[in-house]
Amino acid sequence: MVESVEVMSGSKALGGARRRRTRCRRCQACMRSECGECNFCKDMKKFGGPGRMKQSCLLRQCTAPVLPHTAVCFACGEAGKEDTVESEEEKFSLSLMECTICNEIIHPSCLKMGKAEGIINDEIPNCWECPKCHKEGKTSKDGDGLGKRRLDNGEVGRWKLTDDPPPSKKKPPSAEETRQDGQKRKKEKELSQESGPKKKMKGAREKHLKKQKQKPNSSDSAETNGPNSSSGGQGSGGVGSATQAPSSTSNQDQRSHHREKLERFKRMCQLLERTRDSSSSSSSSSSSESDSDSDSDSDSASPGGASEPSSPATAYNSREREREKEREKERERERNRRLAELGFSASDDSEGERTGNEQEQEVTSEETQQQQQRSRKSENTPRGRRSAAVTEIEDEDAAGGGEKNRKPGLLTPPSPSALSSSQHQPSIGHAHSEGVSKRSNGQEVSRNGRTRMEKENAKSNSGGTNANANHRHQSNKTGRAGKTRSGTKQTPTQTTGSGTANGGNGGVLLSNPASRIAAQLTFISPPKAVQMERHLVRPPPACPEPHCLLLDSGASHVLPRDVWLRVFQHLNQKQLCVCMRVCRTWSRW
DNA sequence: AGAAACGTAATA
DNA sequence: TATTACGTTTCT
Ligand SMILES: [Zn+2]
Ligand SMILES: [Zn+2]
Ligand SMILES: [Zn+2]
Ligand SMILES: [Zn+2]
Repeated sequence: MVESVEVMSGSKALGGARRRRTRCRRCQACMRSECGECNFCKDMKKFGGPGRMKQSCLLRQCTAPVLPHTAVCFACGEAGKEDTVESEEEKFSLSLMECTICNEIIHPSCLKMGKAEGIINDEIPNCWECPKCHKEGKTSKDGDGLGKRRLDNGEVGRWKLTDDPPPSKKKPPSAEETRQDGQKRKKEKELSQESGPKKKMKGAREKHLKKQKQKPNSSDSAETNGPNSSSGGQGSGGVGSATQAPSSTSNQDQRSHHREKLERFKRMCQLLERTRDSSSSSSSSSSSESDSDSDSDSDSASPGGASEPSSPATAYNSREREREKEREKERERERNRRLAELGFSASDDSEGERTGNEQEQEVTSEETQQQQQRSRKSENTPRGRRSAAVTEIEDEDAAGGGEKNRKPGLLTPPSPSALSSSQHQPSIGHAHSEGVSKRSNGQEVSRNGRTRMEKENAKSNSGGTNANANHRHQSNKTGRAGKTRSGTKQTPTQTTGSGTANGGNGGVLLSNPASRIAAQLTFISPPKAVQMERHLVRPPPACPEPHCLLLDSGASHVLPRDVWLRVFQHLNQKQLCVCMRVCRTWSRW
């Protein structure tokens, strides 16, 4: 049952429809043509492949997937009406928002509870964690406990781009020839045996029964709702049903799925960033894989808070928004470029598309770099969410302030994500040094997902296309610019230690990177796509860069910032990337 | 875990 | 109806 999560809920609730997101058609990725070289392209019939994968070109992964036009509000049954109003707040209230946890699509204005409690994912249009879910405490993570993972790092090993050769190559589907008799999964069956209808059954429901996970959840209930009344209902029906059950059971599942989705996105971003870098040094020893981490969790949440009334307090800031958009665009461009570099040919050959815009940008000034870093960071990281409430009007407090503060903090993910890969592992324990807060909040943010790309990219790199990909790339961009990559995520917290920990060695810096981070990001805005308009944006906390490196012990490292900076100047990009992961301070510097 | 394959939603 | 491709399922 569960599985069908979408289905289920859909069916029950909405009419059955699954709401799969579709490409925005406006982002750069959507506008470009197929590369013809990635695995998916090769699989396409148009490129002579078998067509079994049915996936879009890696270079065409939409950066801002939108809800289908047919999507309607779970409560009132109507479509998004953001176009009918001018202010941001109204737009938000009238737009359809899809919850990544329960998957409901609803107008914030149709919720009875305050919309302020929703956490908007600004990476994906019309995507948030609805107030209901939040109230229930499900934060994204799931609580399920069950299962799946936490966001952690995703990929564990792999990616060593430079150093290692890929394990096995991928197999390029070359289609016909490739397959000889050997493979036919389904097809064979059908053909041989049954014959019947191949696809489409609408009922999709048959399938399922899969696993049942269930969580004991508690709640969920209630949701639905509504305000609606009036009209509508429509379709969705049943919604009314009121009852919703979807909740319980399916929610979790849904949640998980969604989570994965988002996660994938995140990973993709990471890959992009890292692609190339890393490695560097060392490798070597160590290894222990590990990972692990953390989690934290707990979240806690918010119990109660809020309540009903809504107040949108959302503060939107248009100026910021605009800026974000710009950044976003840039980001996108970079992304594409990077992808291309990864191996996909885009840059090199074929295709002629991308005109100049996309490729040029290199910035080198320090400042710029920093900024970019930030942005990038956000990309990889789970960034995306912000609480709608930012400001929250509701003051309640009650529970305390803690809560309030918390929300905004949501962003912080515990995730370890990132780095991970093989080489880095810190040995550090963490302590906090900077400001820190690690909080565990459990939220992971993992949601964003775009997924496939990442993976695929990887693949490609490793194998296929790539043979050269790894190395080749022109030195220029990559190499220097530094900008390019680096990414990585941020460093949130504390972990300063690295240097320290080991004692000093000069080499240290490079060699041991740190581990992850966990923590807090400041959020930055992400940029995303063209279409997202609503969201509130909140200003990043700005804190000044520290002038010295705080050690875990609380003392400052003997080397002051400027000295470190000089050291950094002698490092190459990869090395710098590694350093950036060591601790937040280094990253900022 | 990752990759491949599939069912079928969304669109054209 | 045809095509693209999302999200899940199944296989490795
Ligand atoms: Zn392609
Ligand atoms: Zn797009
Ligand atoms: Zn509505
Ligand atoms: Zn929800």
